Amino acid sequence: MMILARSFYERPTIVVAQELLGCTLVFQGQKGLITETEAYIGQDDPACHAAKGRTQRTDIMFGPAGFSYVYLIYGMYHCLNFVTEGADFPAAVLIRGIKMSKPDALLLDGPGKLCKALGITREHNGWDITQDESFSVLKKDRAPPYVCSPRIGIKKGLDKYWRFVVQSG
DNA sequence: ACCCCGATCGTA
DNA sequence: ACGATCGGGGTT
Repeated sequence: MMILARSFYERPTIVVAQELLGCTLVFQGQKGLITETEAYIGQDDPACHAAKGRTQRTDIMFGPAGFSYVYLIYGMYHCLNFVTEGADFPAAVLIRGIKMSKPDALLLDGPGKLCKALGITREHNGWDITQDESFSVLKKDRAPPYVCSPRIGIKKGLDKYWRFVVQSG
């Protein structure tokens, strides 16, 4: 039960996204190994919500690292992110997939699916994920091999290979 | 006040 | 290939 500290998140977003692979996402007693992440990096990244500046929704990304950023997408689903880097540099890592170990190795592939399964909503936006194990990420035992690709579901920023997926599930 | 569109997903 | 569904953010 080694909770990842704020210093883990206060680093380049690409590094955080890569190193989150294989770590354990914990949310209210539920646990899953992180299998897929994406990096969204600053106001120069056209796919980042903060590209158009600081707004009410993106406010959390302009704050310190180690906080959750949860937003509603397509009027139906929620996406879970973790804020990275320093204050006033808006960046975050999207959690796109986890593998549950508890009942039957359920694979939750998709940011909307995993939030629905875990019960994560906008209510959980802006939470400090470095203090309480009920909402946190635990250190990994081993770094799994992974591949890179363009990010999913975006129309801008497709030249950046900022999606990271653990190999073979 | 109005309009467009989105870091998705299940169904056809 | 497409519709569901709604809030954010820009525009009038």
